[in-house]
Amino acid sequence: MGTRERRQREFAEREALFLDAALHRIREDGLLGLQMSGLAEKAEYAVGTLYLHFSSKEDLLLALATRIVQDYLELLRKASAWKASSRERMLAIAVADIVFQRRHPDYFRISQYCLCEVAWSAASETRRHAFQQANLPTMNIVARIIEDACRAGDLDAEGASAQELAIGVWSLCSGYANISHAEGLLEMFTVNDPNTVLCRQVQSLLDGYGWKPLSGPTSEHEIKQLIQRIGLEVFQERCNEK
Amino acid sequence: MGTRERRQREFAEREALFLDAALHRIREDGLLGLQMSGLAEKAEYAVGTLYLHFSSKEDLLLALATRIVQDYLELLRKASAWKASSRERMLAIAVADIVFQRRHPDYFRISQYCLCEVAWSAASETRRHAFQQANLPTMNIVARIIEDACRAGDLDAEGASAQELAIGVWSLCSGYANISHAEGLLEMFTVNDPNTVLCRQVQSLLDGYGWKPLSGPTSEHEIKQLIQRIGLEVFQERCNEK
DNA sequence: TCGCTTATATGAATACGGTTCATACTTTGT
DNA sequence: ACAAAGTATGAACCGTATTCATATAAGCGA
Repeated sequence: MGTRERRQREFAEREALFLDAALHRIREDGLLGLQMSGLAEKAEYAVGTLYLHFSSKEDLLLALATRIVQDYLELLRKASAWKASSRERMLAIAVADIVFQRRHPDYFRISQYCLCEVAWSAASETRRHAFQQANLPTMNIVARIIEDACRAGDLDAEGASAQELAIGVWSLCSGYANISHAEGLLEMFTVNDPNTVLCRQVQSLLDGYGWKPLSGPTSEHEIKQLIQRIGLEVFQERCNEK
Repeated sequence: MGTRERRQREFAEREALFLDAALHRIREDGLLGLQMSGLAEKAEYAVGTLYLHFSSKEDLLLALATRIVQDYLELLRKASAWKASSRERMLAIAVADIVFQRRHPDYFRISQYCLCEVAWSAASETRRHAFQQANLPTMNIVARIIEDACRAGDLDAEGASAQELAIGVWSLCSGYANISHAEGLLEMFTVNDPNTVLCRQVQSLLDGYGWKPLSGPTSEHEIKQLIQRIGLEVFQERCNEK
């Protein structure tokens, strides 16, 4: 009989419940305010039960991050599957980043914390591995678009592997997110809408790779409109500047 | 009489002593292993004395980060003062990054932690401000090189401010550092020496800005040699691949 | 349906390390 | 030499993550 399977399912459901509750608490009180006892209470279970699922607080947070990454992947897949030129699909990747940040405004802070040595080493090996596995496709999706571009003749990688270029784009996006969140510096300098700035930077990087530029638009305004259009068409979401 | 001044100087010296000791402990036991009581003991002072200097553990770490940034600035200044074309000086900035990472292999982990919401909000306002002030020149040095390039006709920024472009380069460098340290992903993909990859990425980004390319070398090998040369000439340091 | 065994849940008790603050000591000024 | 002001000290405190002895429930054969 399927009693074992049901057990497992119920266990998984409870885990999801805990993660939901954790996200709620983080939204309300910030990462700093998250307490295991309070979380257990909110979820109407005992603290010990929480620890049947997660080996530590950091383990829980990493599990949460891993779950959220699934959503990011979903967006990337949509961008990747979009019927458009390789260059346009690359821009869609940047837009996916923007949409993701809008949908999961807490993800950045959570993952930033989880990736710190202190937190990372406090999570279980299993959890760490799961997180890395969840992130791997990210890179591969981008790499595949790059390979497409090479095949289509839009891009000559000149000895650099697709993955290497993907890492560059990824570095730029994640570094930008880092800076714009953490330091107050961005506000001191930037005049333009941060999202537009990121997209322009990505465009520049792609140009620098020698990628055949977008056929249509090049002006500031046209790019903005294209971003809006991608937001609606590919992700069914408005991408207005904030 | 200068008794007040001496006092202040002694106080500052002791603070430096604490920071030195902290760095040593971190080198030995990792960030995770750093304990206030142990640190005080190592420095041969009481815990309470430590707290006369730092309002919390995180405050101490941020102070440490701030101090290390001074060294980074020193490197950037050298790069900036180098008698070379704007484009070469920009490459020197990337090399400065590499040299810095080599000299302060712990800085990344420390600052990564300090910038986390959890740690950031646990540091004193004063300390946070000092950190931001210490970082500000970073951006300005890069921005100044970009302005030079525009003035020299090597670059047409097309409406983007120098700061905006500086942020792009910075994002790329810091994002790359982030990825290469934190995730094990880089090792899974990259074939080339990580430093070379970073430099190439920066080159691509600059190319993408429409920056007049390096006059001499373009091949993989020549760029590597140039990096070596900059390391020795500008920073008096070998930049071999590890 | 009733015991018996095994699996699961519980939350009071523990452990740990950052932080405080009453006390002791040192310096300064008269 | 003595009092006042300024510093340094480290044992005690406190908050919170984590554990684990105990209670509860589920499974199962008779």
